[in-house]
Amino acid sequence: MSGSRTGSPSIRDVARAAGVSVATASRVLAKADYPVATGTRERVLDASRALGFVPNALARGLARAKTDSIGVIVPVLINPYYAAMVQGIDAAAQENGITMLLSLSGGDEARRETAIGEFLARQVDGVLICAGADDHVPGRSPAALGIPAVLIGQQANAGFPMIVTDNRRAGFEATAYLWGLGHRRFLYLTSHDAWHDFRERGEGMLDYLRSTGETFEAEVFKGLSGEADSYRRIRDACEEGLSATALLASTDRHALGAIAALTDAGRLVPDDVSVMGFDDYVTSRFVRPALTTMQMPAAEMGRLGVARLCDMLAGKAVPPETRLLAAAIERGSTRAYGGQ
Amino acid sequence: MSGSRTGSPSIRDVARAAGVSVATASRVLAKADYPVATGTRERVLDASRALGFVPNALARGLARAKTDSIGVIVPVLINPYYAAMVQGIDAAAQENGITMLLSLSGGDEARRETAIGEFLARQVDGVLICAGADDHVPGRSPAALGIPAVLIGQQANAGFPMIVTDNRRAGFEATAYLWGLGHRRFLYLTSHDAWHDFRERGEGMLDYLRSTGETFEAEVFKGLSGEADSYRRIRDACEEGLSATALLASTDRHALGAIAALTDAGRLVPDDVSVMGFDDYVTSRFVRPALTTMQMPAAEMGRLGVARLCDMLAGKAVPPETRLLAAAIERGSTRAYGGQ
DNA sequence: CTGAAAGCGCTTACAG
DNA sequence: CTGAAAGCGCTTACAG
Repeated sequence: MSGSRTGSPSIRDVARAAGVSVATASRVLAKADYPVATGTRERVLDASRALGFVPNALARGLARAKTDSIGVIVPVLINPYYAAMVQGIDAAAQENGITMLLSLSGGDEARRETAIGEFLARQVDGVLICAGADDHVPGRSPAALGIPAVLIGQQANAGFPMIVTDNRRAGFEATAYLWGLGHRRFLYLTSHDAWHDFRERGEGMLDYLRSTGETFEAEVFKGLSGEADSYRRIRDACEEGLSATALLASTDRHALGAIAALTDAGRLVPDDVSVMGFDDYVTSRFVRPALTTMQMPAAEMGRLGVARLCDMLAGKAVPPETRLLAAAIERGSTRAYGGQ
Repeated sequence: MSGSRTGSPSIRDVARAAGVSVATASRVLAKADYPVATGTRERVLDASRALGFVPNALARGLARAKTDSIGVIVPVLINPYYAAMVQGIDAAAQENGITMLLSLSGGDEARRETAIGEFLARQVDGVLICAGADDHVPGRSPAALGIPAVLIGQQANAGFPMIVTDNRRAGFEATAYLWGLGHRRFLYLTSHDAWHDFRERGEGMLDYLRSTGETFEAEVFKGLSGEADSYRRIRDACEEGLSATALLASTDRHALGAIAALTDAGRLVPDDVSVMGFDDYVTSRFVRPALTTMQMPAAEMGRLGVARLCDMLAGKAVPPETRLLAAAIERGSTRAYGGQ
């Protein structure tokens, strides 16, 4: 039935069945617009269909030096932010006929570099690196990499085109929203200053407060690695006397932990304290109080990353940095300051 | 520097630099245990390092008819259940030196089949299909596929090895837990009966209730597609008079929606009504009340799927079905029946 | 222990 | 519009 090792028909089988040369078969099968006599074209197509021909992408890639595939590196997937990002990447990739190779780094630089090496060996056309909050720049420069790459997410500039969300502005606007509600005493909950996204959100808060020219209080709790830390710290603060009436959390996780702590300490949210997060986790809207949050355009960042890669592959120039905006989603965990 | 098209050195360049044949270079570079003179080996290794040689996986795959890659299809990623599953797959793949090609189907059969075709063209060694609750069996039989494939998640048997969680038993045990708390009036919240996982969880509930030989009440609300539906239905039920004291939700999403509805309707959880979910979403534990739930071993299912694939590739026999168990995680949304 | 050569399944100038 | 041939970068019997 076929001379191939795998048992599946090769283009030679198709050519033979159609009574044409391999070259011609290749042209009708792979180049839709190549001029081929109508009759010839149909015989090839029929033969291909009859044999159930599946072109070998390995051979094709080898011959063309192009694989229509990209490598994607992401820290984790259980974080909804990255899950949404990869969904955006997948959607754009499918639209462009690109296959995605995915590797998780777990935030580990060594694993990230290993993955890049894997991708390079597999001859991907480009690489998309979704930066973890604490990731350092990739080990290879754009030149050393040799193929187009774009960074998605806040990170130190390393010469790669980047897709980021303007976190500073997001923090600025979240604070403006809370200020508009009458709040004057703020508390920002965050993890580490080395994590760009979170530091910038906090800076944005301060930017806004200072811009008002009025009196305010602003405190920052750092080093909170997640819900549990956030819970403990706020629980303690409640005992020691919490002065802030508005809590801005660097992520929804921190916000959820804070709300739990406040609730357990007998403080009502949003009646006594307003809480606002960042990210808009899917579940955040189905808890009570539903979480007011700044929605990060993660899926859109992913889509744009693929678009940039495609542009680069097409030889087009791309902007060194693209900034998207987060959107405030008002829900039940914030309300006008009642005065205490 | 090299005769290659891409500018990167090929094995020919390495061989030339080391003063050996391509065959020998290939042997030391690709087959660690092939007998080669120590001096020769070192010269090749040195040359490879000096040139920064990266073997072309396409050429290797073509020559070996093996690519050390697998194709993975998953409905979505923003559902934490699948996110965890893919993380498990990635971890096992990395441990086995396997690269993952990932494609999301969005629950669409056509996209799933297209993805399988893509994977086949790219000569993956095997395929992992993560079944969506409403997925039908793959369009190709194991024989038609031609390469090893395993199904992860409940689905109609199609002749592929399967990794599933015993949902019936999970429903059974969740109910036993609630029964032990003194509850006798149950309500099961679910979507569609065609969705194996959810139907079986409900059947497990009934199994347990009947097994007690005692009197009970059991109602089922079907057709709830997510939090919003769940919220509305429970909100209505509260107005019409909700008799159940224990709500078993087919997913954490449904549970969260139910809790929100109960809260908004002035019913306290767990004081008035106990609510239990399935899945253990990351965020479920940081809301108040923290959600009691049956934890699905999604990551483990993923890991096992890869393990089965590896066994099949090694020519070993694998069991047609592997059932894992869900674990009850007791938290704050359930409590002993107070008697009303 | 090593090499020459064929082959994996495509694509693409080059000729006609 | 079509074909013969070289080439993509590896691996692997087959000889020695």
